[in-house]
Amino acid sequence: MDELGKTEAALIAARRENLAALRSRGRDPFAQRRCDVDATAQELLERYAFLEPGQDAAAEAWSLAGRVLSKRTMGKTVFADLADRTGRIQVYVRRQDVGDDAFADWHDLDRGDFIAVRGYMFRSKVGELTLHVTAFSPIAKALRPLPDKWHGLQDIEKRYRQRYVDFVVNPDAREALMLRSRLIAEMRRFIDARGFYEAETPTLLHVAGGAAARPFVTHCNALDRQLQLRIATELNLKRLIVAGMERVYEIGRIFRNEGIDTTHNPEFTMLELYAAYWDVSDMLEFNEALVAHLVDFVTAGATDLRHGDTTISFARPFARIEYFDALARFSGGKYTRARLLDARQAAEVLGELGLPASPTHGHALDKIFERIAEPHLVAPTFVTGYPAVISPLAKRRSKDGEVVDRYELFCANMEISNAFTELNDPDDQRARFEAQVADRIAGDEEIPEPDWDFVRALEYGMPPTAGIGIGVDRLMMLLTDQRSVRDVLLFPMQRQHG
RNA sequence: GCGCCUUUAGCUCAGUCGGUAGAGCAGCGGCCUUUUAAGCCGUUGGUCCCGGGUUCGAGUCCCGGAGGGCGCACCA
Repeated sequence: MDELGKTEAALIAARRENLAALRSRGRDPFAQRRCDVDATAQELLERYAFLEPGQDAAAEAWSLAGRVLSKRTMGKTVFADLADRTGRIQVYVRRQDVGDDAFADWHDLDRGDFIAVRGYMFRSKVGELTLHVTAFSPIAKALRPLPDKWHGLQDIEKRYRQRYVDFVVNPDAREALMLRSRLIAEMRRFIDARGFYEAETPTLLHVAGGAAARPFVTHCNALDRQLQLRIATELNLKRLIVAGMERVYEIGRIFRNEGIDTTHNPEFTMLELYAAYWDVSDMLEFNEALVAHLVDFVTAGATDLRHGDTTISFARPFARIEYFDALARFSGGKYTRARLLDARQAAEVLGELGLPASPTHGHALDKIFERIAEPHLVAPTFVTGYPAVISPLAKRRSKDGEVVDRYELFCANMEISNAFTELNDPDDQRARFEAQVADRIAGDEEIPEPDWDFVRALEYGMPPTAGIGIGVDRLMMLLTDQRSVRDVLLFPMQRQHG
């Protein structure tokens, strides 16, 4: 239990007195087990929208339950706002309707308490649809006071640390996360409808591979071995392609031991999806259809999405541009493919841009692209044809071995997805892992140890396959118009107090 | 990791030049049968983030620390 200030202690004591008063009259809120609910706030507001001020629908009684968000007592009547998962509805209680004893119970109800009510709908003189209460019972007590009813909870730190309070008083915050839930369900429906199997692969691994990132490390007592938390689901999902599942995906939690900021949380959600017999072009079509569908879903049929104070169009087709064309265009022709594909010249370019030296050629290319091209990629844009040196798991183009069949989708200056035709030649894969070992030794700590068993799996034969990874949290930021990844996460990572 | 900003009542915020810590809401008491951000009257409530220092005197100035926000760096 935390230490309480005197003011807060007094507020809690007052609520405990109210609890005791209710109990003394046989109205113990915590003795309640369940209650019948046959309507939600939203349903009633929609159903009775036709009522005129002063008019009622006394013939139809409804039961609902929720939390008291405010209480306005006026002598022998009380107005209160009741909130459930769908929204807020006003309720009205008269002493002459519920009787003296029950009316007295309202005195002991505090803002934040849960109640079950029964009554009928009417529209008040000032025009608000209201439930006229004929019976009610307290069903849970809030012992701690809720924040200011008008300003809500503004303290950003407290909002993330105490989401249970934030969501009660800041409905917008709760709704963004509830929308996220609906969007992920919709995403699953879209994928499932195309014949994919959802897989749940391990998060604890001996070697976390499939991406370039520092892993979290933990220890398994039973095995007395160090384990790592996964940084991608890629290698296991491709094992399932080898195994013959043909269409698999996972919407899973990924852990990367890296910085925390407005677009990075140490644990985040990634959709990875693999389809045998597709190539990167098939995947691009799928990707575009999926994103367009989700935009359609949130906007109820529109193609434009509000993003901060601008609008982004997701009308198909999205823009497409080749990786090296983008770099050339956004650098005014200065940074050509020939120059960037040469490791020494790429290092010089880093210097020209005032960026720190990179440990590897691939790292340098990433930094250059980030600086030169990303700031221009606001509208959804597929950047296609990535250099092989930064794509260790992708298949080379048949007519151009320095480039792989890969694209990334950018939007609002963020990378949203990454897809490629998967490398299925075990000998090529082994060679690329060996090259990565060299990069790792050269000082690129994000390069994982090679997963040699994955090469062994490929030796059993993997059909031609396309794969994609989508950063679900960033996609949710776009779809729910949030500036910070924390606002699309229920419980974002926070440093511990003390 | 570096820089800037920030932390005052349960909540939202003031606090001047260094001179006894304020308001609104919430709470408590009273009046009120269609109110609505907050009705009216009265009233309780403080580890000024923590620890040092300067000073007759620190919420205020200085140093150190903690949490948070933003930017940079890092990070697909």
